[in-house]
Amino acid sequence: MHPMIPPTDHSRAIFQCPLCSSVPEEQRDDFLEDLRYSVRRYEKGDVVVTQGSRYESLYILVKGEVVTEMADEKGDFMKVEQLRAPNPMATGFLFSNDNRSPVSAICSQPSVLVVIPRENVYFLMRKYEEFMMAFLSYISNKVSFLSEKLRLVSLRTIRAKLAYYLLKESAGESRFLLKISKEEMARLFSVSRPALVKVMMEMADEGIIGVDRREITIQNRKALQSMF
Amino acid sequence: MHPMIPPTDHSRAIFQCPLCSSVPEEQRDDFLEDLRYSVRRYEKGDVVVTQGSRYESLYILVKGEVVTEMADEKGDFMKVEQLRAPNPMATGFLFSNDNRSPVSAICSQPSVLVVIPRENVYFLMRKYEEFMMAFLSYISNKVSFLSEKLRLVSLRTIRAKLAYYLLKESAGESRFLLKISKEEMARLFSVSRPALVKVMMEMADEGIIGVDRREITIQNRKALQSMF
DNA sequence: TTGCAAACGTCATAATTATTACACTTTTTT
DNA sequence: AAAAAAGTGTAATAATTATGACGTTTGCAA
Repeated sequence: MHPMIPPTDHSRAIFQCPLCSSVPEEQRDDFLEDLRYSVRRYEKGDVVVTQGSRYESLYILVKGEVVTEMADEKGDFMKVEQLRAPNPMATGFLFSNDNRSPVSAICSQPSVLVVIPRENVYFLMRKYEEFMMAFLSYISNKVSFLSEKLRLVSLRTIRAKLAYYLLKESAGESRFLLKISKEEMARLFSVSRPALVKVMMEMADEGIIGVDRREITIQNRKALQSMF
Repeated sequence: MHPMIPPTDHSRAIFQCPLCSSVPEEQRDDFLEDLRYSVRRYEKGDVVVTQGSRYESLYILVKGEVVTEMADEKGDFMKVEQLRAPNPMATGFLFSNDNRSPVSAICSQPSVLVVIPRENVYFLMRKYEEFMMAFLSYISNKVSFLSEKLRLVSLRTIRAKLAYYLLKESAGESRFLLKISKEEMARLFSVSRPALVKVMMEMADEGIIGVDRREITIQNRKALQSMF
């Protein structure tokens, strides 16, 4: 089902993922020597991790694509996230006290995963400083990202969310392009698209911003700043 | 302002914080030998970290209390979090790519902090495996916590949030006590308290749950499960 | 070029939630 | 024991948002 495959096959591929790319060229052979791993291949639709099961290993997706879904307990599924190779999976859970996965991970493409036992990860982190630092950065960045998103979603009104988001995205510029569609924005904010557009147009009517499809002009930065 | 203080003073106190408590007794003297740190004392109202400044060190609060606030850019402040000794501060940001603090940290009590440079933290993690593991757990737990909270807040209606929250809190039991007040619940959900109570009472009227102040009885688990 | 799908802006109506205020109970402080 | 504070349940009204639908524009593929 999940046959062991000679090191030459996929182990080198892990150096393309952001966790391992930090390991210097000259240490990579040593790193591979110290690496204990198995390679697993999945077809489209195969289940990699079941909701509720425990993470005892680090999973690195070296090829393919995985989506994580949450069962609604009533049978329906909700897509949570999409992950493309090369990337590590669920780094946040491998070391947490309750390391049961809150989601199921399912391949949306034929995929290849490199699986490294937790103990081996500890070992590698202690021996390869760059690996440890990359790992810490990776998890820390996730904390930052989640904190940011949480702050956004926690704002009560669409107006506040929108003001906060636009100020962030503007990066100080007075004219910029939205990176995502209004539909995606609405999903990001957890609100409906018509409601989002309505609020946006209200702000435009008030002369606070200019809206032309993806192009946003900030006309009154102070007003935006006072909205959250 | 922040005088160096002999090791005997507060360095031992760090072993009470969850990051360092994992270091075995017999290694603690060595650990202190390897530790590079300074001790800072603050009065009530003193600012420990300014919004926007960079984290270059690990801060461990060994005595007192710190609140983090976010400036609303219009001058007002919003309380974000409260932190009591003994605990580490902002572990999520020390290692992230953008390590600027999104909040200001201000002492609400006279406090003592042990400050450890990032480089020294790296060194300690590599030398003391338990410390490294504790650190990883700490950050990972934060990821889990934030993910959880994000999922909760992202649910659209109060009904959905409440159902989700009650199922989590019930832990399978049909009768349990809420750990926080309705007011705190409302804040956690980012909704108003009357609205929360109203929805709660509606669910009680429908015979799905029983509510008597903090005491909750789950009468129809399936109905709750189908609400989000 | 045409045709099509996605994204966009808009609207009326229904549903949900916020706001503000009040009475009551429980817990804590004095 | 009395007073103060915190927590609880309720209600009317206002504000916000969701829903579902529609026509238009844009970008892309055939």
